[in-house]
Amino acid sequence: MKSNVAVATTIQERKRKMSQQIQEKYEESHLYKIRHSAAHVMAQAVLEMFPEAKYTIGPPVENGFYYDFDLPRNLTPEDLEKIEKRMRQIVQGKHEFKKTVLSAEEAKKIFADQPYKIELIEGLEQGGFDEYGNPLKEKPEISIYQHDSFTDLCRGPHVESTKEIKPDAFKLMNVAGAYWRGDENNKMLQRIYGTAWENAQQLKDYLHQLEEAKKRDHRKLGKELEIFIFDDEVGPGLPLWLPNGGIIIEELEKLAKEMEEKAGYQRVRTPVVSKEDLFLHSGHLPYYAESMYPPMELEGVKYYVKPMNCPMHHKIFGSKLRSYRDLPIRLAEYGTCYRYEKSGELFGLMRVRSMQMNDAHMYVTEEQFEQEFLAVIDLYLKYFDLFGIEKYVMRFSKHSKAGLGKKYVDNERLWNKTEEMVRRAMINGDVPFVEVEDEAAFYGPKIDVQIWSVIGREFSLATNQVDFAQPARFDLKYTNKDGQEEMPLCIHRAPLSTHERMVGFLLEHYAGNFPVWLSPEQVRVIPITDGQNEYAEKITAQLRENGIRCHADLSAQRMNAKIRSAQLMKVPYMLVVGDNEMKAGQVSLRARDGSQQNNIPLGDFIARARDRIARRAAEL
RNA sequence: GCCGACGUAGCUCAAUCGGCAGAGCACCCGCCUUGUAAGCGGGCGGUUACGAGUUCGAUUCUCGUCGUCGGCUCCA
Repeated sequence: MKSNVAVATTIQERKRKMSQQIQEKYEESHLYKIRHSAAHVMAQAVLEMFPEAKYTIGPPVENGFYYDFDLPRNLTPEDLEKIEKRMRQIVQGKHEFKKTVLSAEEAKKIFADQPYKIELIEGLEQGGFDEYGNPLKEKPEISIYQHDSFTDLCRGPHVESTKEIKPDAFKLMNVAGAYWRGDENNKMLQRIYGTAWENAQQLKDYLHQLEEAKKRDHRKLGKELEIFIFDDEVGPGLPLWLPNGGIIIEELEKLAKEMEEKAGYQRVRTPVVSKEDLFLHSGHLPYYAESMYPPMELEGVKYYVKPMNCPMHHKIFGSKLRSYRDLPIRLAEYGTCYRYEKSGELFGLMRVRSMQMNDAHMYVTEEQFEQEFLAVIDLYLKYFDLFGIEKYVMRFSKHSKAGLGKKYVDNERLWNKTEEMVRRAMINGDVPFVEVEDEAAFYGPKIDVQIWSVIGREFSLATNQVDFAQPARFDLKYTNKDGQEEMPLCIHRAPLSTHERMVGFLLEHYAGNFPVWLSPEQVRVIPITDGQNEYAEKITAQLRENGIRCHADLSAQRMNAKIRSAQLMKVPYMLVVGDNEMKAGQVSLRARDGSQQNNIPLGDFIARARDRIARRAAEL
C-alpha cells in the first residue's frame, strides 16, 4: 500500500493523457466553440420555424453538435434542409455572442415559458445538477448567451460572432429520438445532429471519412466476404455463420485453447438450458430476467436458456470438496448463451441475441486475487498485441449507491472492498484505466475494454469481472491451511469477447484483410489456361497437405477475372500458374497487396505460408 | 422497448404524375486458350417484405404486421 501513492500519480497522469486531456483540450478548442455556437444558431432557426417549440440542451459532441427539442410535430428531412438554409443566412449576419451572468430569479423570468430551461435553472440553483442531470460539486454561476434574436441558458464558451461559423463548413446530419435527460421514463424529444468544422475542406474530409468508414462496416464486409447472414425466419440477432465465418471462429478457438492451456485453465462443457432453480439460486432472475428469453415449461418444470455460463461453472466448482492447494481453479468454456436484447438494441454482429463467449471463471483466495486478476489483464494485452489493437480504453466499472438492491446485489461493504482490490491490482500492475460509476455487473465490479466500431459506436469488447455475490449464493468454499472453510472469490473473464462481437470487430479492424492465419481462404491457385488445371489441382492438394486452406479457380474465365475475384474476396495469396511455372514446378505469387514474386519454387512458397500461419504473423 | 427513415431478382440499384416491373453483377449453357483487378454471345431469375384498404387500375396513396438502418435507452 505504501508505494501506491507514487504509482497512483503516474496512473493519473497516464489516465489524463488517455482521455481527460483530450477532453479538456477539446473543450478549450476553437472547434468546440464553433460547434457549440452552431447549435445555438440551429436552435434559433428551429424556434423561428416553430415559435411554440420548447428547447432543452444542445452541446458539442465528437465531430459536431446536437440540440434536443420538444416540437408540435415530427421533423421531416425537408425541414432539415430549411433549417440548414436558414442557419446559413443567420451566420452571415455576423451576430455577436454576448454573455450575461444573472440570478436564478432573473433567468426564470426570461425562460418563463420554457419548462425544460426552468428545470435546468432549478438544478443549477440548488447547486445540484448540470444539464445532463449529473451531480455538481459546486454551485455554478448562471449565465445566458445571446446572439441575434436568440437567447439560451448556457455556460459557454462561444465564438465571438457567428461569422466564425462558416456557411459551407457545417451540415445537419439527421433527426433522432432522445429521452429528456437520457431517461427512458421521460418524454422523447427530437434531436437534430449536425457536424461543423473550421472550413469547407475539413467538412469535406469528414464526410469522405464517413463514406470510407461505411466501406469497412462489418455488416457490409460480412456479406461481401460471406462470413455470416441473418435470416428473417431464424430471427433478429441470431446470426448464421457461413463456412468462411466458421473458419475464423475455429481459428479463434484454437488460439484461445492454446493460450488458456498454457495459463493453466481446464476446459468444461455445460448445457444451454437449465431449470429455473439454477437462475433463482444464482440471482440472475431477480436482476437479469429482462434480458433473458422467457422460460419454457415442461411437465410442470420451468426451463431457461442460459444468458451466462457462470452458474453452471459454479456448480462444477461446488461439485466436490476443494482444498486451498487446488486454487486457483480456472474453468473455461466457449459457452453459447442467449440474451433477449431489446429489438432496437441489435446491431449487426456487435449486438446479438445468441453468442458464444470466450468465457472462464477462476476461483481464487483473496491473496491470489491480485496476481490472478493481473494475469488476465496480461492475457488481454497479449491478444491485443497479436491483433494490433491499439485504440481501446480500460474502464473500471463500479456500482452506484442508488442502485444497491436494484441493479446491484445489496452488500455495500463487499462492493467497496472488491472495488478497492481491483483498483489496487490495476495500479500495482501499472495498467492505465478510467473509473466509471454505475456500470458494474450486478454481482461485482469489472474492467471492461472499450473499443469503437468503425461508425463510431462504443462497445465493451473484453471483460474482466469480480464476483463476490455468486460464490456466497452457491455456498462455494474451500478448506484452508487451518482446516477451516473459506469462500473463494470468483473472476469472470472474456478477453476474446464473444465470437460475434470479436469477428465483427476484427472485420472492421482489418477492413476484411485478415492476416493469413485468420483468412478463410489463404491461397487461391489461378491457372492461366485450362492447360494448367491439372497442375493447379496438384498444387492445391499439396498445400492442403501442408495445412494451408486453398482453392483452385478452374472456371472458364480469363486470368484477369480470376485475379479480380480473388482480390475482391481478399485472399492473401494468389498463385498464378502458366506453362512456364508448370514445366519448372514453380508458382508465381501475387499477394493481396498487389506485390508480385514470379517463378518461385513451390516449396519456398509453402515454407513462407507455413511460417506466417504458425507465427500468426500480421505480414503477408 | 421508444422516435424517425427505409424495404423492388441471390447482390448492387432503376422504374416520370397511380397505367404491361428494368439494368449490371452473380448463376446456367456455349464460344474464346488467355500472363497479374471484369473476353464475347445466349439463357434462367419477381406474389415489388407480409396483410388489409382506397381506386377502373397500386412498386407508387392509407393503415397494420415483420425486418433493416440512424439515434435514445441498454450491453459481451
